[in-house]
Amino acid sequence: MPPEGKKPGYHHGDLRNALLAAGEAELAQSGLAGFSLRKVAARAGVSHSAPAHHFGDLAGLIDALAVRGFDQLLAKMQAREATAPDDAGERLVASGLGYLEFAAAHPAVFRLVFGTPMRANSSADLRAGAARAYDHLAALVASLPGAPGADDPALRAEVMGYWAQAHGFAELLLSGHICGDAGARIDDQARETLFREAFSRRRSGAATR
Amino acid sequence: MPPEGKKPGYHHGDLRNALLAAGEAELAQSGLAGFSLRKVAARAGVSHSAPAHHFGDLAGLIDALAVRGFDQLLAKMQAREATAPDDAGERLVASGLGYLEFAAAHPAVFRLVFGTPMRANSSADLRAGAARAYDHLAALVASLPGAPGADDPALRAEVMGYWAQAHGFAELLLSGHICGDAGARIDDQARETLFREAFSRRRSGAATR
DNA sequence: ATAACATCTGGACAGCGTCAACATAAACTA
DNA sequence: TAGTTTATGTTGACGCTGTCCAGATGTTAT
Repeated sequence: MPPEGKKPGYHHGDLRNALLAAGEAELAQSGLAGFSLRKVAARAGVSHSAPAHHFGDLAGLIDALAVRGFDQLLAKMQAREATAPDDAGERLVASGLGYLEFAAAHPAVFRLVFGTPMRANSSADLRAGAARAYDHLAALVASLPGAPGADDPALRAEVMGYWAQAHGFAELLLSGHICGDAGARIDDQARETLFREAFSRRRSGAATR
Repeated sequence: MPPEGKKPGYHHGDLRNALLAAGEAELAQSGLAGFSLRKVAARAGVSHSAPAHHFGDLAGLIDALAVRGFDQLLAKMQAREATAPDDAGERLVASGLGYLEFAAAHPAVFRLVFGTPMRANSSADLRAGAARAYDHLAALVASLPGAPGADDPALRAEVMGYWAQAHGFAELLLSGHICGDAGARIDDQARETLFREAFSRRRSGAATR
């Protein structure tokens, strides 16, 4: 059995990771529209059906890219949180801004991550990635003053509300439905102001509950 | 020149509308994944390249379906509003529930509508459809007590906040990320409760501002 | 009647995902 | 060490896809 994709020594050495990197490069350059297994293989310098041995089929590659995308999304949220002042509310807002930042920086990956519905047939890896992201957000929300406790079922509703708020902004941004007065693309500053207001709106609603 | 797709009299009579109907049927039955121009043509009983004369290419058909999708979405919102009590806040919540209802009932159409980014190269019809939906929501939000006036630039931020909240729920629902405790698909009742709470949360936040 | 036009068909082409047969390199076994 | 099994990658084929092009057919205008 191979050392599970670490050091070289095989035909290619680490084709699995090379294909994932090629896939991300392809997504970044050409978007999700013309995404093709053959192009990814060509970019990695292997034959058109080499990926099959590592991912089974196209859905398998997409699934693996979605797993990585979830982790990258979570990382961006955490990176942005690290720059926030030491306040639960500020950290939550920063996390949401990281969410938007990732969606704007990697639109194709973002759409790919949420394009494949999480169903029972989704890979365990993908479900684990989604769970990691959810758990992180849930911990953030639970740390808000006056928030439901970690084992309170009301926490789930609370978390989904914040998630939906951030996710909706991200999707509408990518769909081009959030724009300035003249219909031009919104800039980063305006995007942040808009989002910050919406999030604190929710927060003050929770406080007066 | 033909009477622009009304009464029969041509080879097929009203192929454009027939193709749109076939497209929607195809989306409803097989989803967005294997959607194909040739299948739509076959379903309408014409040759594989007949659609080109009405929509140019695949993107043209998708664009036209998105225009109809926007109108259907708006219609669902309005239908749901009509069942609400005569109160601005209740109408807004009902509108959002209509939004979710449409997404759940026609997931493929919903994803198609928001999958094609609104850009400068989008058809005028599509932008007009989006504007109709936005204007309707904006009127609803403006009618809330204490809301910014119709010409106040702050109204735009307010509207986008509500839209993002509803849209995020819809997308997360379709992505399978909103589920019950056991991970099972959430039922209609629970979905409504969740959404109603999130929306009124935003409302009370606005009131205490 | 004749011309111009809109509409639809059928064939061709390259690119796609997937499959099966084969080749090669590594790892295991005896 | 020698032989076998497994993992990895290549090649060629298949049917399906979107798009283009040449032609056929029906409608409208002159």
